[in-house]
Amino acid sequence: MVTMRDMRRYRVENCSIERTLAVLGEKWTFLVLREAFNGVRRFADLQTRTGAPRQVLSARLSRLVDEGLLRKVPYQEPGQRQRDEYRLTEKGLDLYPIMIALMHWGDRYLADPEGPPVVVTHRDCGAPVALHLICEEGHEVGGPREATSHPGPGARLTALA
Amino acid sequence: MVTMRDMRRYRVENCSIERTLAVLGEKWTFLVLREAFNGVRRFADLQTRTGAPRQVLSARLSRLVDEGLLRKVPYQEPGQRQRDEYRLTEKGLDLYPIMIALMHWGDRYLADPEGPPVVVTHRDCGAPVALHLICEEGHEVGGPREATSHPGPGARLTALA
DNA sequence: GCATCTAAGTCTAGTTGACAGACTCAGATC
DNA sequence: GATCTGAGTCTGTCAACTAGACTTAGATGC
Repeated sequence: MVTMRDMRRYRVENCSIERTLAVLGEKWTFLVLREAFNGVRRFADLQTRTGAPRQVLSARLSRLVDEGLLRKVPYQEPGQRQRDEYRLTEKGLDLYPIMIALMHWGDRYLADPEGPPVVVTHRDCGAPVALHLICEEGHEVGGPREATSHPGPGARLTALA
Repeated sequence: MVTMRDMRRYRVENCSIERTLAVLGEKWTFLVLREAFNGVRRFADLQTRTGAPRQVLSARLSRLVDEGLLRKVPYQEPGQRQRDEYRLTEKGLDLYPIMIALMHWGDRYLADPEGPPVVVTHRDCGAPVALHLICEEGHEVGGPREATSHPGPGARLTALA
């Protein structure tokens, strides 16, 4: 059984993290997604709230639509022409754990002394939520020291000298 | 009680996600951290495995040390001079849920048909691990539709028109 | 038809960061 | 001093970001 420490002799050519980063791996995209999770859908609102330059925002929205994380939905204000707003797809919604993880790390290490600026709660009972790493046997896994990485079924490895 | 949908009238000025992204929000930093979690510590290995240009890598390592996510630890190979390697601090290790979340989203939506290239398991029992969003009452929270965001104790909000 | 409106882009020149490749540095060793 | 080796640093080119200005496309009214 090759463990990841042994895997220092190999490089994973099809790393999922790297593929995710190819879609997400820069600030403006994350901020757009943050606002999408906030229910913000329109260009001008996204632009105001993220602070992204309009060209950057346009490019990111286009990319996120192409990648299937956002979809365009036509809307029309009275007296105006039809326009599109942007909504999260299921694929986009599944980014939620990433957003929560980013927020909670920031809450812990970078927030002001008064505490977190935003609290996420369970809608049904009102209790604050947290991410837990749990194995299929139901054990709580406390962190990387209690976890082990192995090549998976799709592993494509390149040997290093 | 102001909910996040009401909070579309406000912008959070001290957003934790945004602060996290100021440290992390680009590809090379994430890839360096990925390798740090893999136990890779030395400049040349980090450079080979991430593919980062050396100048980029040097700048990222320096930044991550300044931000307290990595620390330098001196080492010396026989016949060579003393050098530094880079290890994760506790603050850096706490990024683990982010890395797992990125990996699992990529596994689901971007991996090859054969399946994930890397499987993370619980060290003690060998079962695969997954992130779960759980509230303090112990309920499983399935996703954003079952969660609500509120201003927290540190909230600094700016009204929008 | 023309003018006006408004939100969603697109354009442009300057700035900043990434990039490839070459080069330098700093101790240990002979 | 010469050689070695790993960890950077340097440089000119290219790509992306940025601020600000401008354009576009339908609806509406005259």
